Amino acid sequence: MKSKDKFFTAMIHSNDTELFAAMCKALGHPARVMIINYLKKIDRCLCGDIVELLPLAQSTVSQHLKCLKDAGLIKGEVEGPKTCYCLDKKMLEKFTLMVDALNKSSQA
Amino acid sequence: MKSKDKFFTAMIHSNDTELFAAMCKALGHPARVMIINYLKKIDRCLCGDIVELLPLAQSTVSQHLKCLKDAGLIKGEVEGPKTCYCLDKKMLEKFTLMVDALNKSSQA
DNA sequence: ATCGTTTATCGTAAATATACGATGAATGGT
DNA sequence: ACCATTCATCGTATATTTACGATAAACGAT
Repeated sequence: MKSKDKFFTAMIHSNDTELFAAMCKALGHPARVMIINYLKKIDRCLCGDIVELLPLAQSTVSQHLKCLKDAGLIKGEVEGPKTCYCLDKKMLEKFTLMVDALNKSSQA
Repeated sequence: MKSKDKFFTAMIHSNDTELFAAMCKALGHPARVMIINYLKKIDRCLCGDIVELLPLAQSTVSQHLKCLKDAGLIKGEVEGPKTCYCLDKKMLEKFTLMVDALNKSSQA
């Protein structure tokens, strides 16, 4: 019987699996990790602040910010021509819980 | 002064940042998340077991396993023609600690 | 109304990731 | 020695990511 396990074949596209993978993927680039760490430190900032910080063009930074926003890890609030970014702490907490679960459930 | 912040320009390639990003990147695909979850459940398994589980070709699964192994998240032990995979729990714990740090240090 | 500032988006080139089938390497069993 | 099994790797096609410069859009200030 080579019919694959239906449970896992379905699970691979389950919401949790996809969500978790998407968040990990968003954090899977050094520049985006830096952005998260920076936001953790200063709470909120503009795109331009990050452009000053990282050796990347403005358009590239904007792209990375979009990536993090799409994954739900940060929020962006438009303020006139500027956009103020901050961490989405609920999402980060959810991510943390998911990662913790990875470790713990061996000894359930 | 548009000289970028030297600290951050260096940090983006720091060991921790790169390591963390690499681990996240490895977890940034649903199939690989499934593999980790599966290994968490059954402790150790062969490549073929995962091929049965996921709707992917053997070569693709092997590639995903290599990806996880390169990131240090799993270990592979060759046993004759077979390879027995298991989680690298120390690495997973390190990863968990890094993620936890992401959340906590706001209220230091 | 025009200008400067800030950011997102477009177009695009180069690199990387993802998937597959085919093949090769390792070994256990006959 | 030979065959079957298991897995990694190669070759390859396609898709995605990453980076940039150029441009457009949104506003605040003059």
